Amino acid sequence: MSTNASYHHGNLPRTIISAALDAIAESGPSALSLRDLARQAGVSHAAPAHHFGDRAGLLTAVAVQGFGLLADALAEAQRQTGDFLEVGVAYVDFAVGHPAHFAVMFRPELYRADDPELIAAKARAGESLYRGAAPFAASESGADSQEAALAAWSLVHGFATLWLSGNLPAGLPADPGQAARGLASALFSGRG
Amino acid sequence: MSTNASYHHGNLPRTIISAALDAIAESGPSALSLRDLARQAGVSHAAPAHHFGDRAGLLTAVAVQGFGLLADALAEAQRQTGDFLEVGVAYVDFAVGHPAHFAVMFRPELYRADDPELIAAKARAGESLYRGAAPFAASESGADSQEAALAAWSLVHGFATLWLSGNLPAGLPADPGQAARGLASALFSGRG
DNA sequence: CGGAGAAACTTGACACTGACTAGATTACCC
DNA sequence: GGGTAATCTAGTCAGTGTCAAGTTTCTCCG
Repeated sequence: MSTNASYHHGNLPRTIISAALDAIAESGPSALSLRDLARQAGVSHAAPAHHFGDRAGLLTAVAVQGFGLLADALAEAQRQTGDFLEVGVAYVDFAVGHPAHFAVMFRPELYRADDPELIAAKARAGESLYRGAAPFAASESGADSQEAALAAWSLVHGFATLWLSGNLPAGLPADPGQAARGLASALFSGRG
Repeated sequence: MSTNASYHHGNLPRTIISAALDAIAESGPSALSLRDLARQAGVSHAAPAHHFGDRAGLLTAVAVQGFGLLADALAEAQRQTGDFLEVGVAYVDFAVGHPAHFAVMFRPELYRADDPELIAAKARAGESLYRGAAPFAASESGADSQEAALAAWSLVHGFATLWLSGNLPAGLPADPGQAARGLASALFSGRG
C-alpha cells in the first residue's frame, strides 16, 4: 500500500495479476506482454518472472483464481436457488462477468495444467458444477445422469463461449444470463 | 509441383497454410511462428508475408477455408440425413476432424473479421447451420424457433470446444461424434 | 542491537519474433 | 524478345520472453 517509490513494491503479484486481467479482457491472452505489465506496475521488466517463473506461471495463477471464483459462484447459486437451471445461468454470468479468467481457464496449453493448486481448484469447480446438475440428472430416469449433466454443461459453456467471442447474431437479450435462461428453459421445459 | 530448388516456390500459399494447420493443431494459434513456417517451406523469412500480408492475414485465410469446409460438411449432413440431430453431430465431427481450423474460426481477434471473403464464408456456414436446425425449430411450436436453433448450436459448440481443449472427463465414447449424438438425443428425445 | 540469510527487485544479455524496405530473380504476355 | 508484374531474398528495427548475476531491502534470530 505504500505509494512512495521503494525498492520493494509491496504487492507485486496481486498488481500484476490485476493488470493482466485487464489486458486479457481487452485483447486476449495471446497479446499479453509481461514487459508491458511490468511497465504498468512501475517495476523492471524481469520482476514479474521472479514471482511467476514465466508467462505460463502467471496464466496458471489466473486460471487457479478463475476456477476458484467459478466454484464459489456455482455453489452460491445452488445454495440460493436449488435450481439446476439457475446454476447454468450462474455459469454464463460468471463467464460474462470474468471474461479474462474464462478466456484462460479452458485453454490448458496456456498454463501449467499439472500445477497442484490448479488441479485442486479445477476439481472444486467440477464438484460444484456436478452438484448443481445433480437434481436434473436425477430427474432423468432412464437416461445416463452423467450424460445429462454433460449436456447441460456443454450448452452453457457453448453459449458463453459464443457470446464472449462475439459470434452470436444480434437481437438477443442484452443480458446474456437472461438469454441463457431462455435457451435452457426452452430446452429443458417439461422434463423433471 | 517442381521439386527442384527454384527461385519461385510454385505453391507457397498452399504450402504455408498446410504447415500452419499442422502447427496450430499441435500447439495452438498463439504459438504459430511465420518464420518457422518459412523455414519448413524452405523459403526466406519474409516470403509468407508477401502472400498473406501479415500474421492476421494468414489466419484469415485459415478461417475462410474453415468456414467453407464447415458449410460443406453441414450441408452434406443435411442433404444425406435430413435429420437436424445429425447436422449437430456433423458439427462436432468437423471440429474434431479439423481442430486447427476450428481453433481459429471462433476467435475473431486472431484474424481480419471484416475481410469480405471471410464474411461470405461465415454467412454460408451460418445458413447451412440454420437450415440444419430448421426442422427442429419448426417442431418447436410455441417456443421461439431461432432460440431453439441457438440452443442446439450452443450445445454442439460447447461440447466440441470442451472436447478439443481436453476438459472433458474420461469415460466417454472414443468417438466424439458418437458421444455428441448420445448427448443430443438424450436432450431432444421425445420432442418433435 | 546487529548481523546473517532470505526475499524482492534490477540490470544486462541472448535468441527469437513480426513487420517493413529495398533489391534480386523469375514468369508472363503482348 | 522486351517490358511488366509477381515472387521471393536480404537486411534491419523494435519488441518479446527467459536466463544469470548483482543489488537492495526485509526478517528474524542470537
